[in-house]
Amino acid sequence: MDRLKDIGLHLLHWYNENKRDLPWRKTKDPYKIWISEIMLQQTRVDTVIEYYLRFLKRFPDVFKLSEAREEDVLSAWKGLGYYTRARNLQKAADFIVKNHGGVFPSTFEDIRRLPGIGEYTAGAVLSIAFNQEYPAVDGNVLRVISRIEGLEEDIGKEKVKKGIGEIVLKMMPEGNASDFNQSLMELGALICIPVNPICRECPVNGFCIANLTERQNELPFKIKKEKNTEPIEYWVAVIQDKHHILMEFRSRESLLGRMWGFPMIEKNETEEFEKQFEEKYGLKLKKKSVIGTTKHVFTHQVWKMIVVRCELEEKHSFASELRWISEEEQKELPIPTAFQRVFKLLDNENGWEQMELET
DNA sequence: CAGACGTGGGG
DNA sequence: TCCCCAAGTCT
Repeated sequence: MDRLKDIGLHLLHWYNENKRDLPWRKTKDPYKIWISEIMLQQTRVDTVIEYYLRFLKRFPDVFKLSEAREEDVLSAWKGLGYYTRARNLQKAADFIVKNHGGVFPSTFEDIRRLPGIGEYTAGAVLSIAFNQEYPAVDGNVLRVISRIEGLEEDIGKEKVKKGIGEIVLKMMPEGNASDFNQSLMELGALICIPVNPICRECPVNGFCIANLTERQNELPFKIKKEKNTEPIEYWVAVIQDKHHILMEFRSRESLLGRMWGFPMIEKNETEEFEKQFEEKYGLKLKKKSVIGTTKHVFTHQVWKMIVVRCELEEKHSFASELRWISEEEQKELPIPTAFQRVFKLLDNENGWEQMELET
């Protein structure tokens, strides 16, 4: 008897009985599987579902995606985060159209070469869409296999990931790469969850070293990263005329680069508000009132945004990355969540006024 | 290899 | 409120 193969069979059977009904499980179209896999990177299933459906309606195949304006792709992505994913998606679509005649490649090497596709995603697309026997080692799989095998090594190490991939291949029931890989991830999502896994309901609890030795909360071993930095404080300028608001197309190098935000400068003890806005944007501003503050937490930094209503001093020209934006445009443009928060503040402000009128 | 890169949900 | 995380990739 082969322990690893036994485990594989149990997982596959469990998956067939317990898998969730997710939109990307209704298709084998590699294009759609690919879109789902990219969206699911570091992102929750519940969040992805609506984006996935909307994205495919808008870009139903690789040609449509390839032809689209980058701004429209980003707009479909806004709020999902990690916006490089959206740009790479389009670059890859372009490449597939130009070099593969629009047919999604079906070898590991060709898929792995596409921008935005790493070791995990290549294995996922190849196994899920083409049922080829490659491992797809994501965070779930690292956790599930570490626990089953009682692995003590740091799962952040490339060597460990490779080793876990090999174990996955040994478990994989013949001819079932697609369902088996998904079964590992599904188990990790539903049962073998990071904290307090539900071992009682696990189909392989009898095989699982972590469960048998009651170490399910100690595994997998992961080196903790440094966390919460001090917030960086910004002055954020809200400059409105009758029906427009002045927004900035952010520079390529900046965080949230090549998307739309508000003119803003880092709060600085030595330099004045007015001087900084003039130097950076050519904007002559008069500070009117503080609308409020809002915080946005990124993985690696925190913004504290002090939102200030400003008036333009006089008619003058300003930096070309600034543009008057109408309300309709506001809905279409790729404006990330960090700046949607500012609109929220403005809405609240109006809401307060209305409440005051009513009472 | 470590750090950049978003966001929202749950304990 | 705070902290951790979730189907990673690129540099």
